[in-house]
Amino acid sequence: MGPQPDAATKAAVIAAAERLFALHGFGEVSVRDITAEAGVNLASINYHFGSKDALLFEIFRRRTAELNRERARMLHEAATREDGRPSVRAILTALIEPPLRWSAPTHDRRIALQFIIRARSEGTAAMREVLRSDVSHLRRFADALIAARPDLPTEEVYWRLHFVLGMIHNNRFAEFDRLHVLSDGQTREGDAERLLGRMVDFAEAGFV
Amino acid sequence: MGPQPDAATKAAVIAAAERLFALHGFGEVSVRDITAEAGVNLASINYHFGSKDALLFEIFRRRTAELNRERARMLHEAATREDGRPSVRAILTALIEPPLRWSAPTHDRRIALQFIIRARSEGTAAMREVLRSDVSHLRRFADALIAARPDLPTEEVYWRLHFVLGMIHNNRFAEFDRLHVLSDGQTREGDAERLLGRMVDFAEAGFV
DNA sequence: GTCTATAGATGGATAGAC
DNA sequence: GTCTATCCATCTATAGAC
Repeated sequence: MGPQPDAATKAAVIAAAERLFALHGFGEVSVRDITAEAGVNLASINYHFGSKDALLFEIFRRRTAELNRERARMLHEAATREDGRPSVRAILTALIEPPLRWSAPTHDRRIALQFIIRARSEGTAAMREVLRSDVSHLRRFADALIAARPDLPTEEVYWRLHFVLGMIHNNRFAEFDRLHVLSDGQTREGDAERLLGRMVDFAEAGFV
Repeated sequence: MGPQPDAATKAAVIAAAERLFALHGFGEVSVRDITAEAGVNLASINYHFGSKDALLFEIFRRRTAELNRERARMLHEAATREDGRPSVRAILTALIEPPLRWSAPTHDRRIALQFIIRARSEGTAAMREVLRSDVSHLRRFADALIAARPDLPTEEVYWRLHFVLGMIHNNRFAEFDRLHVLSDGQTREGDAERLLGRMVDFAEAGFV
């Protein structure tokens, strides 16, 4: 195979890296693993992205932007639909539905979501700093919840939002697996639609 | 300093390792970092524990056993107190209170809990296998919840337990930090007592 | 833009003296 | 049981030919 066009190699690297990182963790996957999986040259990651960490960050940046966009759009639609004052349920749905749709077995972003979840605990210093300091995206959800429940102390709303985020971040393959063992096969990760309903119900109940 | 007794060196290594792993992640901390922090010889980890992974697993084993014991004791006490049929609130409290007490700023197991949380996402293959297959500890809690809510489909109970566990596992330093930024300083991690009440309230509401 | 070869650094583990 | 010295594997990153 001769020289590939820029875009094809970059895309192959990104796809392979996202998959390997999501499945095995950031620290366990080497540049060699990625380039081998992608079928490209070992040096291409440094050529196209600068470094392994920069590649990781690029994937992180793309996927979080994508997810945040979907969430923001749903929140905006809810606000439009409900006269600028969306209900708690609508707000929580906008927060929970996008990642849960990505999680569905047939969805092409199933792996991407696992990557994002991993980034929260295993991310590079750059990722951690973005996660810590850039809360502009969550700000809209917090404000919407505060507006929906003006009777609650705002501090209380923040903590409950924290709990809901915890529910979302716990949707890792390993945790689904564990639950599957515990329930002796009764819980099936596959039924994303019903899981979405369950999560929103549970989260909404906590806000009453 | 001459040869130390066995126990002192092992204890120093365990304390240093737990702290560094909890704060910086398993993959970011080397055997050299640990022995330097503990003030012991580089070779002592391999001598006393066999390998870095074996040391990690030993800490993991000790701390999870300790946490599980506290939880089991609280569940048992609740069962005794409530005629063998503890309420949902008592069960959830037994699950949530121990890790939350450990999290208190003054508690000496504050760091240990962060280690345990990290083990869930960054653990070695041995840890992952234990987490996946050894669900005997959770079994008691699942059974108690099913007995407390016989009207609910058991599948539903398992999912709600999964949600509660997600709330618990999200109590990382980094997440507290992020929430603190988002709430502009309104949420203070320090108030473990009130946080416990908030979490139990939220979780219990999801079971109604 | 791709490739090979290799520099340069780090880390886990161990041999062998004490 | 502790220590030093070192082996050896692995990894990221880069130089330089094509």
